[in-house]
Amino acid sequence: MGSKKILLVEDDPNFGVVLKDYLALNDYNVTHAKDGIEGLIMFKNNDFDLCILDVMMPRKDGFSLAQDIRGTNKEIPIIFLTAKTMKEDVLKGYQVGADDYLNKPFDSEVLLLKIKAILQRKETESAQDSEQFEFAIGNFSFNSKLRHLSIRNEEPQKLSPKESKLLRMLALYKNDLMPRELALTKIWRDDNYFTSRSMDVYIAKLRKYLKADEGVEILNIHGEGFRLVDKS
Amino acid sequence: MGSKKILLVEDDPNFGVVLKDYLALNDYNVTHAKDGIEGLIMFKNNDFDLCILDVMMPRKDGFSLAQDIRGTNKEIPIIFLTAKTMKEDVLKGYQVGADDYLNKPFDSEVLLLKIKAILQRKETESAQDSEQFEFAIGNFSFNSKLRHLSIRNEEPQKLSPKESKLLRMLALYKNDLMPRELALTKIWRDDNYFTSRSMDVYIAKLRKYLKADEGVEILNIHGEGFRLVDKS
DNA sequence: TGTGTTTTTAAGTAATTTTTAAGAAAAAAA
DNA sequence: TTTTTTTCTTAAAAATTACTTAAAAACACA
Repeated sequence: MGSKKILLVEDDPNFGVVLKDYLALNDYNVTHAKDGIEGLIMFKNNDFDLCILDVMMPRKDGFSLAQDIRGTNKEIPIIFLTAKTMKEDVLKGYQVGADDYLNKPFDSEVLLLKIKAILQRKETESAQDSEQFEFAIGNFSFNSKLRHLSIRNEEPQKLSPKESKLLRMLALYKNDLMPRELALTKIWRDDNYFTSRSMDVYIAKLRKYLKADEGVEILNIHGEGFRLVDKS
Repeated sequence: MGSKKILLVEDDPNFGVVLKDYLALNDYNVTHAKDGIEGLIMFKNNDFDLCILDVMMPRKDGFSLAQDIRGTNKEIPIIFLTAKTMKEDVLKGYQVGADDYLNKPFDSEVLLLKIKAILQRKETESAQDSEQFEFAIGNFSFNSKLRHLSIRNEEPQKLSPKESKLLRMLALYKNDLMPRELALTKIWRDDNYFTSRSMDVYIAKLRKYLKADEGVEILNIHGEGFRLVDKS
């Protein structure tokens, strides 16, 4: 499947180089940035599978960098390297959405295992998502393969292909923002004025179907996208 | 087709009973074991279709039980119930061959959907490239080798080779989507405009034959394929 | 070779799905 | 506030896909 790309941000030059070589030796494609600022630039110019961030760094610390990274990518796994057992660090790390953390000095074997575990988990998770076709949305159950939106024992509402794809994408992001651009590029294969208008029409159609349950609605987040909220 | 048998292994007595009743209410035949040891004994003395295992249990935890279960049956679907954020659990679960996992507390609707999806997947999977040639479709019995579609004691309707192959494929995917493309590539060996028109003609022929039973019909899923529904 | 069976092609119709359009409403920016 | 941008709603036009029937072509077999 091609070796995974890792962004390593570590200001200690000696340690950084050793760690990079060690990971490279284990078949990872590692890019090494020497501080947070450089790390952010590299992150934006590449497509990484995982980030390893030192917490204590000059110019921009690991947490601040993590926040910026999350700004562009909510999915990418992040591992923090913290000094000693800084409880606060750990806590703060999880708030930013750390997938794991390691106290320096750490066992390099353990780091390898954690990397492997996290990457594998992400893979099965995303595979899961890409195959899921049954959803619970309020009182509805929705089957995106049969394109049926059913409520209780009533006759299911049939959906058109695009209606179904769009609702599925909203359901995958249930209660969270589903970016407009994502649906347009994935479902309409193009993001322009007309496809965007077309999508609006489909949102209107879905809203009509979903009226049958008060606790379910599609909210617009101006300029960003839509949010399927399910209060149940 | 008779209700599916589920083995539920959960040590929390309150939660276990509630969950058992909920599943029973949804037409599953549930057996409830109170720990891993009891679960294994019950598993060996019965013939279940699916297992739902709590991970954290006294005497024998869910993973250990899963390993023992896999020792006797490599096919049976297993769903794990894990405590909230135990990411390691998830990973370990997949290593043992989990079909899915749910974090407690979970949405019971979601559990139902997952059970349904997993059981259905197993069914179609095993049906897939099977040598099966006898099918029950509503009041019909269909033998794809003899190309006979019979109802009651009446003289069987003889089918042409293509009619028989197509009906067999629909029957393998009974009540589920049979993708147009699949039939075209497997039966017609080519997927183009003309083979697609040809297939339409065959669908029309099959529909005529199947009219003899009201509870059976071939529905079109626009742009996707056909679904042989059997309400009986 | 002829005959019955099976399969493909054709053509017109029907149904479904998607896009486009245009005015009104709402939200954000100036 | 006024202006600009984005979203909502409805309806009609355009495009795609499916259905029906029948005739032509291909095939199988005596």
